[in-house]
This record gives sequence, structure tokens and C-alpha cells, in this order.
Amino acid sequence: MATDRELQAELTRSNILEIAAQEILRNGFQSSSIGEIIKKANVSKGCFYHHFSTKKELGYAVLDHSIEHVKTELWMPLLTSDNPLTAIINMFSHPEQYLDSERVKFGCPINNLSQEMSPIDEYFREKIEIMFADWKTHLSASLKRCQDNGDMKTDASAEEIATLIIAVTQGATGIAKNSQQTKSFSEYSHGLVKYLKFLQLQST
Amino acid sequence: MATDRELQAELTRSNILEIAAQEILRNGFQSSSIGEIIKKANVSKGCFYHHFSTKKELGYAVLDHSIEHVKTELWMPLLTSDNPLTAIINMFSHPEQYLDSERVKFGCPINNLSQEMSPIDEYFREKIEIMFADWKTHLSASLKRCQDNGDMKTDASAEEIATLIIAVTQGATGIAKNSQQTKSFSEYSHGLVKYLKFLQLQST
DNA sequence: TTTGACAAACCGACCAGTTGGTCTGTATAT
DNA sequence: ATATACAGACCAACTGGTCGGTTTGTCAAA
Repeated sequence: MATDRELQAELTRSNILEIAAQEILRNGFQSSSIGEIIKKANVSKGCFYHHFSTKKELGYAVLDHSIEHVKTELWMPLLTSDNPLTAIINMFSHPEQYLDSERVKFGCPINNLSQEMSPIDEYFREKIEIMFADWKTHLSASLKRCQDNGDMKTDASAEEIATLIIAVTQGATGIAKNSQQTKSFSEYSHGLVKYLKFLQLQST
Repeated sequence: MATDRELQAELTRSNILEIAAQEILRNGFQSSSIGEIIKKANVSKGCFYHHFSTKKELGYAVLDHSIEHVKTELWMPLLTSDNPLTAIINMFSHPEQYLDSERVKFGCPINNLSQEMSPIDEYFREKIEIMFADWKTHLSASLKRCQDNGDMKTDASAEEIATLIIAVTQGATGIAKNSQQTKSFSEYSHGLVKYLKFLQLQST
């Protein structure tokens, strides 16, 4: 099934995808040029259009890949941990472990695409909307688990805390991108962290 | 000083500025074209370049105007009100009064420019950074006033609540833009509202 | 095992349209 | 008379996309 030829082709494709993701992260989707991408990926125009029929389709592929990546690399570890609330507090307390300099400088790839493309392209919009819904669902369930385990106060509902966490994450990431400094993320999430600690209960 | 001629010229300039602001709000700065702007503003290219030396300078002018607008139209009324905390809670509780459909669909003009331009243009970046700092300063001071007046609990510092409010506003606006629905703004700021109400004290 | 037809993978010149910006004017209020 | 406000033809660079052609691994038939 997977011949040498097919394997090489897949390698070429994923290389284009990776370079494209970098370019789009830096310039946005509309301001990224195919010419620049193929130059940096070291492939010909013919090769590019063999793998991707249009620029838009490339954008879709990049988005799909980014969503998959953020789910497996960021959420899963957090949400499946023993005590999600503690894990989340820990994440906000040590942002430098989760926000590398690339992410501070150029922002979250998905949020960038969301802000640029959602008013003008339904595919981008809907995919990202589903992602937010998923995020909220899973985060709510995790926090509910904390409450059921007696690790978290029930003054506030799991759902309202989940949406609060998501909103602050998005807001603080954006502000940090503007200031180009990780410490802005801490500054603008500090109020949330203190609130989360207030909701935290020590296991007996 | 202000002759008919100068007055007319100023009118032409502000017309271009207004059209440009609309275009930039819809397409972003880089993807907005001078050609489209002059067509919609009904002016010639010569006219445009008489008033703005480059596209970038036009962008700067639009940003400056937007910042001035948001300060006088949004902050001032809120921050100078008798009880800022109550005013803020009220704003979050009735977002449809503050977020018109345009703003939901295309987002906040300043935040859009921030996310698009801050990594690649220092003028945009710094102006917006200063705006965030101003916002935080004034909001903190207003909340401190509430605490001093006995309208607000002192469990959390005025500053940490100010940054929390700003982060949630930015995050929820972004998420609402993605979903293209005002109700998403309410959904993602609901947790904050409940927290603010918890911090609220009834005046005796 | 060799062969040879076939298609997938890739090449790069080319295209029409658009971009930001320039330049030579002209009309007119002051 | 002169500077300001405007007009619009023009330009080089770049855009996404096309298309005819070439290379090369694969697999069936001999």
C-alpha cells in the first residue's frame, strides 16, 4: 500500500504544510503568499498545486492540523490529569512552560485564523466554533469532576468557571501578543488565578 | 484660518478616513486595498495620496482615530459614573446595547489591528500597548474608588479585578466574533459577571 | 527476470489581474 | 500669481493559478 513513492510524496506534502503553518502564523492567511511558501519549502509551483488545489484548501489543511495539535498536546494532558483545577492553576502560574516565545510573538495560530477569517469564510468559522464548544464541554466536565471529588467549591458552577477560564486565556494571549511579553499573560490572568485558588479545596 | 477650501479638504480627508476604517475593520489592514478605498470614498488616487503619503500612514491615522473614539465613547461614561462596578456589571448584562451587530461580526477595530500588526509594526504595537495600560490604570482607579466608597469587597485587589475584566472583555469579544453571535459574549462573560456581583456591596 | 506502459510526482514558464505608489497635469480659492 | 486640492494615466512588482512537459517508481504481462 505505502510504496516508497507515496511515502516521499507524503513527506513533501507535510513539509509544505509545516512551512505554510509558519508563514500563516507570521503573516496571517491572506497576506501569506504561495510564492513565498514554495520558496521556503523548496518546491516548485507545480509540486505545490499537485498537493493543494487552491490556497484556501491549504489554509483549511493548516487549520485542521492546528486544531488536532492543540487538542492532543494541550488539552488532553490538562483535562485527564488527576486534579484538573490544580493543573490549570499550575499552568497559569508558569506560563513560560506553555507559551514559548514563538507563541507570544505571533499569537495562537487558531485564534489568529479565527479573528482574520471567521467573518469571511464559513469553513474556518465553523471548525473553530466547534473547537470552542468542545473545549468548553470537556473543561466543564473536568471541573465538575473536581467538584464531585471535593477538590473544588461549588459556589460557582463548573460551566461558568470553564467559560471564564477560556475567555481569560484568549484575552490574555491576545494582550501578551500585543505587548510581545510573556509577563503580560501573567499580569492579565492573575485575577483569574486568585479566583481559582479561592475556589480550590485541599483534599483531606 | 479655516477657509472654505480648507474646510472642504478636511471633509474629504475625514471621509477617506471613515471609509478606510470600515474597509480595515472588514478586511484587516494588509488585505485592504487603496484602490477599493478610493472607489468607495469616491475620490481619485491623486486626491488620496494628497492627504495620505502612504498606506501605512493611513493605517496609523485610522488607529489613532479608533483609540480616541473608544476612549471617549466607551470608557469615559463607564469610568466616571457614580458606581463604576455597577455600571460595568450592567454593561456585561446588556451587551446588545454596547456590541452592535457590526462589532460582533467584524470584532473590535483596535483588537483586530493589534492581532494583525503588533508583531510586524512597532507603531501599531506601541500605541495599543499604551492604550491597554491606560485602560488598566483608569479601571483600577475606578474600582479602587468603589472599594473606598464601600460599594465593593476588598477580598480581591482593584488591580487584579481590572485586569480580569479587560482580559475577559477581549476574550469574549473575540469568541463572539468567531461565532458571529452576541449571545456568545454573554456566555463567555457570565462567569465574570457572577464574580463581580459577588464582589458587589449594597450601599447603605 | 525483464520490459514497457502508465500514472503519480514534480517542473517552471507563463498569464491576467491586482497591488501600492508616481507623475504630469489642471482647476480654483485666496 | 500661486499654492492647494484634486484628476487619472501609468508603472513595476507581485498575486493566485494554469498548463504543457519531464522524470521516475510501480506493477502487469511476457
